Amino acid sequence: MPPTLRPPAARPRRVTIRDVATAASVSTATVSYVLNDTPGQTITEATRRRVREAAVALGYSPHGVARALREGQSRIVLLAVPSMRGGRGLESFVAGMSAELRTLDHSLLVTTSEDGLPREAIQAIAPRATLRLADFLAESAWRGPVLGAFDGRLAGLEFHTLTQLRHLAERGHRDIAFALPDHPDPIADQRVAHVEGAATSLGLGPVRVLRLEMGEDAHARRAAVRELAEATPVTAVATYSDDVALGVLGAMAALRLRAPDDLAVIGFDDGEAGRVSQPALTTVRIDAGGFGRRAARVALGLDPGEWVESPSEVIVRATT
Amino acid sequence: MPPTLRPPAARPRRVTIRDVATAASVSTATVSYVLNDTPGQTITEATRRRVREAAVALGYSPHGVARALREGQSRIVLLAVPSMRGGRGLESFVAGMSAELRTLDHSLLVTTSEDGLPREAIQAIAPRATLRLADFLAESAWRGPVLGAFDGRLAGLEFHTLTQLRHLAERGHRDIAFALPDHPDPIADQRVAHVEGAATSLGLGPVRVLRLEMGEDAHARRAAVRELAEATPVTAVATYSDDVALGVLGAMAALRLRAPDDLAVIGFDDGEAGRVSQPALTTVRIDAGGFGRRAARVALGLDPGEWVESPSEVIVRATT
DNA sequence: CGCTAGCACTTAAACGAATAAGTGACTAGG
DNA sequence: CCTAGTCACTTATTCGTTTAAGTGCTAGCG
Repeated sequence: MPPTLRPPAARPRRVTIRDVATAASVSTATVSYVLNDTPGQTITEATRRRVREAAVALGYSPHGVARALREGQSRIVLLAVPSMRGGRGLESFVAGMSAELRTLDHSLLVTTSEDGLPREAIQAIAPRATLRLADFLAESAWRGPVLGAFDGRLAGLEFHTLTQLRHLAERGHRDIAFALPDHPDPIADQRVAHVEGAATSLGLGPVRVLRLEMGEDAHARRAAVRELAEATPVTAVATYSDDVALGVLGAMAALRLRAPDDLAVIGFDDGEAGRVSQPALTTVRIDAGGFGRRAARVALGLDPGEWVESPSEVIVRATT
Repeated sequence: MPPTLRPPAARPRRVTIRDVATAASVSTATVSYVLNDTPGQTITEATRRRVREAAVALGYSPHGVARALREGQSRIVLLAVPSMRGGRGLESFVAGMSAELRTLDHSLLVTTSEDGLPREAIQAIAPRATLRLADFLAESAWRGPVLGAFDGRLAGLEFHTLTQLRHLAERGHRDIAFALPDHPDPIADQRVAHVEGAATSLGLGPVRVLRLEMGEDAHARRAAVRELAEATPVTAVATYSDDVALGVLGAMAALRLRAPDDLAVIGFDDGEAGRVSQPALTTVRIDAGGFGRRAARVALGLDPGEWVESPSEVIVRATT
């Protein structure tokens, strides 16, 4: 049987603006004006009430598709993420963005797209705006006044990275490494740049960048970590993610090195694994909810609103 | 400044079916018939070519919103997931579903919704179908012939759970525990039921269910794991996720218990953390791509197609 | 008393596609 | 020679909203 689509099911009649108009004995235009609170329209309170009551009585809700056709775009913003494997940071970002959009009568939909814009989805729903996460992480929309270095203005990931390194600096570490996965990553270069910037502004020495093997080859990991711990002055390693941190810690355990004495380790984005493993991982918890809200407003072309305070904090556990 | 939406930007004129019709000197109906290969229409090959050439020359692509209004639903299927924190399983599921839908001229969009259907998104885009992940995991759509127990037909999670426990059974374990997070979870009960079913069909003893504290309280975890290892005949523990497995392993390390000798541990869904931590975690890798494809076809009301073979396998590492 | 202005609405035209129901021209059958 | 049928298209309607442009009525002003 060839995979042909069967014809769409017979349409269950839906409640339209016309039904509301009839019920309230007005025209559809009046209904639209009332329900949308269109400014500059003179409609008596009595009529307004009639319309509103008819609408709820019939259970009317506007047909987003028809509206989108008329308005040229749907009340949706599309977020393109590289993959569905998110952490706490992405989760809170999406939650915040979604909540803020709901407030503004829009909704958030997520799509995966490796690179480029999700053209098919855009064709399909004509979103009000499309945001690529990787782009946005470096976007000036994140900027706002912030305590610390960098002339007071920081992008999101920059800020979290500063949080991460500041903790290390406060513990007295001067020579640090930054470990990131060896597999390709859209924002790896950005992250490295942020780490180097943060290190400079905190007065640390040059950062050793370590691309850690994240496959089954534990030997390679061990060799890399041994080299780091024994042949360099590095005393602490900040990581791209909790997973990478766990890799460093795993190699250290095999080498009988202890955190934080032999090497301090701090993760990023507070996953479950780091919390429950042994030794418990120090990490930075990112509350991207505020950023998500900002992202929502920026996507709709609104004023981003107030800057959110302390969007990231260090969760101190056993490895620093 | 009150947060009012600014008026939609002046619409950049888009290429419509009318433009194509004009360019090809035919009516819009003809264009539609040609581009959609509508059956039962007699249109000469010459005309068809003219239309198609005009369409590509103008860069025409149909306006999904207009089409959705006319057809009553958009060519989109909506997947509602409880959170953006997915693992390999979700990632491959989404990838497979998305790919299959693309084949069928639809696209996949993801939304988060704690419980219930994502009503706002549905209103907004009138999706062809909406799938709640949690529902779908238990759905009969997953069913197909499969080697092993359960009269040859298994749902997806059932299948993966069987893979997980079979490995333990093959290693000679009879008394096992199943550890799951203590925080609420939409599919926890299902998982437990599947584990019990699998244990029965494999001839194992009754399964001890352990809800593991997944917060900062390492003592509680340790106490629970000590009890399990010392006061029960349990020799192996299967877990809800790699994260839970790492928690068990962490507690074991603190108690100086060794895997697999004191207690064997097998995770679920092969995350990065389990692969790189020490000892390296045995786990089950789920390739949900095939399930995603099936889901796509089921969502569109098509025949699910052939059953996919071996959608999950055990990655044997150091803990079993 | 004629005219304008405001009020409280209504009419009608989009938005872009899909498709049922035509419409001439030509062919074939009786 | 008349009619029915096919061919190759076209015309016109529909989906459900939003919104510019009316419309009839009353009040107020000069």
